[in-house]
Amino acid sequence: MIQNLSEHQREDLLEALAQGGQKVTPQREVVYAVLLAKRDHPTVDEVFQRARESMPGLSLATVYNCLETFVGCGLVRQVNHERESTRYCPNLAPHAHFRDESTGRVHDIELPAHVLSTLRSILPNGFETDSIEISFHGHTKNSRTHTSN
Amino acid sequence: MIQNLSEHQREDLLEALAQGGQKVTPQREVVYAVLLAKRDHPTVDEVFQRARESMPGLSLATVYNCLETFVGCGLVRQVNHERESTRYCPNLAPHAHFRDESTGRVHDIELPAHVLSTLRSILPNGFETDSIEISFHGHTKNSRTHTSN
DNA sequence: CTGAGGTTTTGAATCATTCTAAACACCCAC
DNA sequence: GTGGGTGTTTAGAATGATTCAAAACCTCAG
Ligand SMILES: [Mn+2]
Ligand SMILES: [Mn+2]
Ligand SMILES: [Zn+2]
Ligand SMILES: [Zn+2]
Repeated sequence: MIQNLSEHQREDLLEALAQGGQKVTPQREVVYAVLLAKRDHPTVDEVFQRARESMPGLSLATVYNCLETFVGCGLVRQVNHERESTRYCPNLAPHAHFRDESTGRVHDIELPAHVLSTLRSILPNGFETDSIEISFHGHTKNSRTHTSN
Repeated sequence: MIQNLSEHQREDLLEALAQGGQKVTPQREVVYAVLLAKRDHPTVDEVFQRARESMPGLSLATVYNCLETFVGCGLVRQVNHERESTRYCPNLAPHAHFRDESTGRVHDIELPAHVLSTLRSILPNGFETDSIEISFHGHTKNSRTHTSN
């Protein structure tokens, strides 16, 4: 069962939505809470399953709608890996993703500022970036129990 | 109309396929030739259209099959951008991709070895990478006519 | 010849995502 | 309070890239 949003989190949600003239709704609260509760980069369907436990009437279409809205207002990032279902991530700090091919899990990898600028530096003149996506793909050696949240 | 493969290119194809007990076929030659002819990261459908000009009976499924085979034997890379159709790239040198959101074009960005190692260095212990994908997304300022091939 | 194995072809199936249209909810003006 | 207007949610249909299944094809070794 999903925890309610903290005052602070609700504030973030409100603020992010407000700048596009959009409102906080019970559905959006639940979906956002699901993302914050377990930062394991769930798919739309996983978000749907988890959210339904708190709000049984919730529809899949609404989960799609909410997530799209969040991405639109910069509250959440989309994470794509090859041709798999899109996953969602509420971590706003600059980071890369590591996809463990044996477990299927996706881990956040912190991205230091100097790495980002090194990356930008490889672009020839005339290329103006608005986003960079970095994804690693591999295995994790044991010891990596890493219970993310 | 697609040029035939050069001796050298045919050799690469033969060799790559051989290591998996697979053979050169007319369809595979045409599909590979299409990729080499215009390195603009075509989608399956674009490859299909272009290949059909040289080989009218060719089927879409075969194009899927050939491309999967090439990816399997490391002759070609798959390029994914967000949720769009998969694109294919015969450039085997380490490189990143830049997706120009106004034209939809995908450009290769050379990836110096030191950048690659900087990237690898951000992985915590226990993470073993077998591939890294880097994609930029943005616009290109004019002057960038850059007729790739 | 003949059979085995890999390849190609067609058409159907899958499945994540998007679209459509109708029901809702909330807010403001009257 | 009543009637709209506007954004939101819902169920279900539609889409579209990709995958699958099965039959026809080829090639080559025996
Ligand atoms: Mn691998
Ligand atoms: Mn953009
Ligand atoms: Zn993340
Ligand atoms: Zn490329």
